[in-house]
Amino acid sequence: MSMKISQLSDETGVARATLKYYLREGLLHAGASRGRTQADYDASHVARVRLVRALIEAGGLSLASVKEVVQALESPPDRRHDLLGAAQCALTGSTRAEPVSCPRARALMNDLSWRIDPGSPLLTDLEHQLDAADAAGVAVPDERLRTYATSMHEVAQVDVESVPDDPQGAVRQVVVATVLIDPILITLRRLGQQDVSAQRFGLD
Amino acid sequence: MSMKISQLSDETGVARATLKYYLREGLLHAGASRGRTQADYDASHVARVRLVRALIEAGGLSLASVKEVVQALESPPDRRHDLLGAAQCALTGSTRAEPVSCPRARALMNDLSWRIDPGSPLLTDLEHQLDAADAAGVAVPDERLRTYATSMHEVAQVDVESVPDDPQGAVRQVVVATVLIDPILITLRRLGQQDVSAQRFGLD
DNA sequence: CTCCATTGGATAGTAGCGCTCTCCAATAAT
DNA sequence: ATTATTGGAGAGCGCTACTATCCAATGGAG
Repeated sequence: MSMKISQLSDETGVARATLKYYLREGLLHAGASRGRTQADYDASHVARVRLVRALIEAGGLSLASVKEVVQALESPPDRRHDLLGAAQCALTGSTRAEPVSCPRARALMNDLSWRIDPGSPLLTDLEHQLDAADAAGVAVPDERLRTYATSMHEVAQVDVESVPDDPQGAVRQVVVATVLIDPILITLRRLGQQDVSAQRFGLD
Repeated sequence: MSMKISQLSDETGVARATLKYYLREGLLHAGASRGRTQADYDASHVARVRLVRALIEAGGLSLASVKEVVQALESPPDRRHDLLGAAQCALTGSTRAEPVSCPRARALMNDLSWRIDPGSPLLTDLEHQLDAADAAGVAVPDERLRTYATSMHEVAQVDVESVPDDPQGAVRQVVVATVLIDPILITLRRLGQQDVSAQRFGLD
């Protein structure tokens, strides 16, 4: 299972120049060097390239985010719960350290008795998103928000259940599943809307 | 309620040059022209600018998508069910007209008895996303997919219920809520994962 | 051993997006 | 009459994700 860069390119459908770029950017680990002008790539490189492409194309991640993800993949934390945080940190571009209060987000968490780190950037994310909806003239009533939260909690339940025990596979599962399933959920939401709407307002 | 462009800029926090750019790009309707070098803007312009910004910042839409959305806002279809399709078309960049078969997506819809137009681009989207997950080495078993679909159907139920009868407000609600609530759902999923994980693996 | 294709490595260039800056004559406000 | 502002249009900028070109070193085929 050993190949040169051209074969890697053929195998994955990614241009050689792009592969070299990924090597330079640290998205792809170097191959085993055979002399000065040759390196061997193997199945792990094929898998990595496919992962990177999936994260970019299906997950809509930037190269910088992909880099964080693959770095998280390479240094798995030992505590099970930390994994999630690492994966999530790698994903959100939450570089803002504003000590905002997030009244609505906190109220919701409290209301639902969710165990959330009070300093989690997810809370400020949520608050910003609610503010944006308000600014756009579409308020989300608390009750509706709670309903959404309940449904997403079911999703999260499945997410966490499906993490394998094997720590190696766990990181991969958590990180990749989180990113790649997001768009799947969104698409399912749209399809669900179609169904409910068809049911309610007739097909014609 | 009449203002010049500078006031509109002050009101919305968007630079004058950017507002002019939006005008050129058709994201913002022109103000009432008062002579050659003056136009009046009103509350509708403020609302539009805030909407555009929310779609871009919180919704993560490209200017091109925002343009489609605001055009959909300006020409509301009369049939209630069409609204949804228009909104959804404006959102996905599904410009691909590939007559793909989408075996898994169709099987799922069939399995759940959802009423979906067999030609819907959402089906090909879903199929692509499932393929991407496979390629990335993280398969989504059918059973898990069904569970996700069920949860998202609950979300969709709430979505459709909260559409007002008033056709003017309906378009706005559908379009904006769809785009702006997506990220909220994703954030709620992450928070839910935190909670489930804390519950399952301990807080320590 | 020779010769040509390929490789790794590096640099520069490209296309698209989302602004932002600069300039202008016309005009409104004072 | 003077000054500030406006609409309009074009060019330019910073960023991202590549892509293209060049190079000497080398590997493999004959």
